[in-house]
Amino acid sequence: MLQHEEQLEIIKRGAVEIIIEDELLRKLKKSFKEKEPLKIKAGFDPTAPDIHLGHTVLLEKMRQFQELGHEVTFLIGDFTGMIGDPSGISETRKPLTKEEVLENAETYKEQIFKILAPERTRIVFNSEWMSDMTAGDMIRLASRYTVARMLERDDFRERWVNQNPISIHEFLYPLIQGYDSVVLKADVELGGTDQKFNLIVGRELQREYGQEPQSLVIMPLLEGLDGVKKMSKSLGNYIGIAEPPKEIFGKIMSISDELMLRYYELLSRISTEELNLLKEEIEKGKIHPKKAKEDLALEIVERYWSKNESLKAKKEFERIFREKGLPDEIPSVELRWEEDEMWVPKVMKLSGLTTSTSEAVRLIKQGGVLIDDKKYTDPDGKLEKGSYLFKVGKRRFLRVNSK
RNA sequence: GGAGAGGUUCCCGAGCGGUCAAAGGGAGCAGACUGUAAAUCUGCCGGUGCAGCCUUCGGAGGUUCGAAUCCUCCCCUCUCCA
Repeated sequence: MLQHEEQLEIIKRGAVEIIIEDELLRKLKKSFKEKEPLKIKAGFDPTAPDIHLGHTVLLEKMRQFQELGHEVTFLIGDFTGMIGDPSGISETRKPLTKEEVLENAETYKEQIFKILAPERTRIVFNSEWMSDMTAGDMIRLASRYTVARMLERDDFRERWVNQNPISIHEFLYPLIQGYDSVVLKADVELGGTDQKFNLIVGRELQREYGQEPQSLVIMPLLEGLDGVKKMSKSLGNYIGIAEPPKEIFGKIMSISDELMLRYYELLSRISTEELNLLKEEIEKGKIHPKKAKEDLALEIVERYWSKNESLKAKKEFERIFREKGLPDEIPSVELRWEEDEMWVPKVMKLSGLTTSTSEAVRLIKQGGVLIDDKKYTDPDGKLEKGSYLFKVGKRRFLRVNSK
């Protein structure tokens, strides 16, 4: 086990804020002295079992704690999931059934153990204790916090100011999450910046229940592919860890240089010293940013697949984009020709390349369509029966066979 | 319970009887440039073989030659008062 100061250094990497640093250091010191691991808690939403790199920022931090010898609890917020969280502002999320929750939990396990050590990870559901709570218990819990304090939360205040709805039960979420920390007697809780408020509520509640408040390690929300908004499935700017190697590779290559450094800091397992050196060399022009990005892409793909797959993904990437070649596997569809000749936009729509013939017409006019490697520019054109290779934009390939 | 404001295309937001498939911005898509970078620039951005027609402006009716725009009822949100 490392000395507490060294541990703190590792823990601090990438973190936005530690609440409270001295307090955490003291806990680490005590843990080191008494050889008693700290209880680390991190909660996850059961509605999103498709883990993307954004989630892994937290998971990587959990992994670091594991490597430092601490005890990590992966909490699945199934209780809240079963109620249905409306915080999506406009849409009310539909509540999950018990079965769905369990199913999602299985999916979670498969994915998180690509990062965490299974034998050292405890998985718990907050329904284990929450479903035994009575209405009376709930009210007592709710009485420990005020509305004014709830409105301190950015998310709430913002919605309040913008005159967007806030449902009463949303106020219960921070309380429940905080109560989870009480039950687990957490020493440290990890969470994203969006969770800061909830995490703090946990501290206050623990104090109310006579426990030492948990320390907080607050991690940034990883920006998605656009480099601005947080990575999320609903925004479509995410890289899922279960995605095929070439997808992960390609998506990483498409991010900006600036974002790449951020991904390095939060996702790469290279040491902080190596990272600083890398930054320096990129700045001096000794290392081409593209090379650095490739290395990152290789590292990430290897983590979720294998060394071999990552190399394959790289090769394919180069073939398609540098040499403008074709991918290994091109999906194909069989399509029935209604007549001897079919209008090209219609072919594109029916084969699923576009959602409408209008879109296809536009793409053709814009020069975004290649058929059999030749730019196709006639929006009125027709094709006879046969086999054609369509390339739409840079990334969409499809072979269409008539039948 | 009372008074007021509002619900517009993926999102924000203008429109307030015909000139509205609906300004502007964002997102997205395509092209140019490149490192498939990013940034930038250009174009596109409801459907339909398309100077036409069809569907869309919270929902249902109505007024009118004509409605996103006016009226009625309903649903939803916000603000203030209780």
